[in-house]
Amino acid sequence: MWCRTLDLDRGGHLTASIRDVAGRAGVSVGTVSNVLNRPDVVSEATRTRVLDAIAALGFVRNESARQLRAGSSRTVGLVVLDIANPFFTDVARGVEDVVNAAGLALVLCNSDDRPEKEAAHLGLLAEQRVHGVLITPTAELTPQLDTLRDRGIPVVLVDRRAPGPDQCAVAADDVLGGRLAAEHLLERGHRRIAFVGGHAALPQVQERHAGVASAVREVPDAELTVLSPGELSVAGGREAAARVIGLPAARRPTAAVCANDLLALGVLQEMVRHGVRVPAEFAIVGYDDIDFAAAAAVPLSSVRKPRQELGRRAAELLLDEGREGHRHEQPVFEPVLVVRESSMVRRDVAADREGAA
Amino acid sequence: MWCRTLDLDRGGHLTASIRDVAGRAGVSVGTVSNVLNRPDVVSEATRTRVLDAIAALGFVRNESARQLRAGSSRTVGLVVLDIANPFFTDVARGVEDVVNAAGLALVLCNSDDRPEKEAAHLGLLAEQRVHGVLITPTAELTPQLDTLRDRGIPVVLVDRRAPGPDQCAVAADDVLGGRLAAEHLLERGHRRIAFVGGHAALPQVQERHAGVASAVREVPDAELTVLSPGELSVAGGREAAARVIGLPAARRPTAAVCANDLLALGVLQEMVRHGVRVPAEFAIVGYDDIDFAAAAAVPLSSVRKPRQELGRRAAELLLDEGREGHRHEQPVFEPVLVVRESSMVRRDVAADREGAA
DNA sequence: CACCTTCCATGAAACGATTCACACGCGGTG
DNA sequence: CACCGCGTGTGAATCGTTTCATGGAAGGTG
Repeated sequence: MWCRTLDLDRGGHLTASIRDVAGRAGVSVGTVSNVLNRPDVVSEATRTRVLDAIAALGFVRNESARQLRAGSSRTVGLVVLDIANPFFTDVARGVEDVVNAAGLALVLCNSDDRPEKEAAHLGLLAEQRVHGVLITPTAELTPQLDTLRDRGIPVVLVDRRAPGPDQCAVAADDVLGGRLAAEHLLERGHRRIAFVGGHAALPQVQERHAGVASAVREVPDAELTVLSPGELSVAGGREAAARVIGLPAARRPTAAVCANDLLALGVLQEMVRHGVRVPAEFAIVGYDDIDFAAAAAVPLSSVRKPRQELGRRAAELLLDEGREGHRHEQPVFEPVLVVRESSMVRRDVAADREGAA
Repeated sequence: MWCRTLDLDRGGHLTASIRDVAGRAGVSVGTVSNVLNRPDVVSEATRTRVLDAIAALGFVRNESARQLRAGSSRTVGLVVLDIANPFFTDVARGVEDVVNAAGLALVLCNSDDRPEKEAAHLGLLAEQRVHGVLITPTAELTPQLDTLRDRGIPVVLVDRRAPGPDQCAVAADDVLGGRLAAEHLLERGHRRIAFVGGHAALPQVQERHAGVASAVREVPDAELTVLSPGELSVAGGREAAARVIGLPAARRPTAAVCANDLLALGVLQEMVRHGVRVPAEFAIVGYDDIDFAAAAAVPLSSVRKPRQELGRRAAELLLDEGREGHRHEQPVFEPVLVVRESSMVRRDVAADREGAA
């Protein structure tokens, strides 16, 4: 009978290996492995004997060893631009559902929209030989992504269009989204419209801007003011709103389309703080339709993207990349405008009130 | 000279190992490892030769192999109750700062306040032999945590008091927090106060409740109504507010302390929707002071906890557990009440208005 | 009885990095 | 000249799991 005293690791703690289990159950390590991975090829009797030993020793499979052998890990990486933005946590939840169902784990990484942090995270994921990477990249598409693909690690872009047909990407039609938001405001009679963008290099922002701009161009007497605060956050929105308020009344926009809901919430907050009534004196449309948009005390109109679905679809494509005969897909979701109170008032009505005040 | 053609993995992709590097540089594997881990013991000449080979082959260290040898991974797990709650993403950011600075990676897991998911995540983290686990546990403290500790994996509780002195935990004084919120409302003249709790089993909720209750008891004519919606979310808040509105005017509370800001935002939203003015007719105090609390158009009063600091401190304690002579600590942060518009009006004034309406 | 399946279990060979005892060469010292 | 020490480099052993060729026993068939 095989016999060895249980190893104690550095700290003096018990760590049973598959060999300890085998010893205790009186079988070979191969058999223990079989119990773990293909229980059907092991006879009932030995199986229970092994399972008992596992329970008795508190054995836990060493994933590193398993991965080393398998060549790739049972983990998927998701790199997002801003983990504090509920849009991305919703995406993450969608990813998690699919990935967990496939028996994989999710490593959530936050790049903070900074290429260095992005690069560091991708490096770690590469070292971990992750099963795949989902990423909403910073403005520039780093060549690291191609390197990952060359190494056989599938990469799927999330909320970003692919530069070519040789990869998977899940995106939303942001030009359309921008257009929907702008047309809505134009229909309500607004003629001076602001686009609150921030960090102009991000394609998502550029596309939303393009959609807004093209809708505004189609209305002869309409004009567009572009604001680019430092970051795509609530603070950025406040900053932009303060600048709007500082404009001379004749040139001041009467409505804004914001590149995301955080910006929109910031704008809303600053307007209210300065006694500007929303939507009566200033209408706001956000983007993404995060839950907090509806929860704001002046509920925000917003361009809704299927946040969880975006994550789910991206994860499904990622898993499919491993399969034989995979064909790259680049689904584009159509956004929908959700109208709430923050843009409910017609501009002509608003103008009347303004005149009365 | 050592010679082998580069391996192609299953998919036909290049994957250089340390042996390939050694072969290309004309040195032994041990030397390559030394270049990677203790560059100082290798002579300038060989070092550059090896580094060139690494660059030429696009070699990336295989973390699994490294971990297998080392016995534990360079990863820390963080398990939170609700990744959609910005409180936890802020905590995560604090953790990330410390953990990254120490050269470790963070795996963020979401238990959704469900013990099964929590257990599954802890299982995976154990298999990965993570360096440590930070967790805001569900109501019951699962024995799995002790098992992890027995295996030598340090565990630190986050936003939760430890049941005994033999572990680290980072918490906030939630009884005090509840008391601060209630006293504030009582001072403003409110006498019928609601506590919006939800999932009563969570100690955090119980403590906040206890604080509120004890403050209310100290004022002779004050009374407390407890509401427990299904979940600690915006939807839960709306549910609770609807119930408040349904109460007969004589018994209806004039203010609420909510167990977190999501609930508070939901209450706010529902009140506004029903034309109840906040704070004139109904005052609200939230808990956690997430960024969205200040960003709400009726900015929310809230009990502030140092969210990032909580995460940072927890991560520091976790890293310290590995060191010789570590002593368990259980710091408790003092929360601070941040008064904003949602609770700004004195009740006597509010009563006047009500009478006038 | 010989032969063939079927069913189970075995044990050695990977996987890739780290570590450590050892060896080599060279300059300095007694 | 013998010896020592120092600076470098070597290569085998090791971590724990999976896989696969092999072997043996039991049962069925001609």
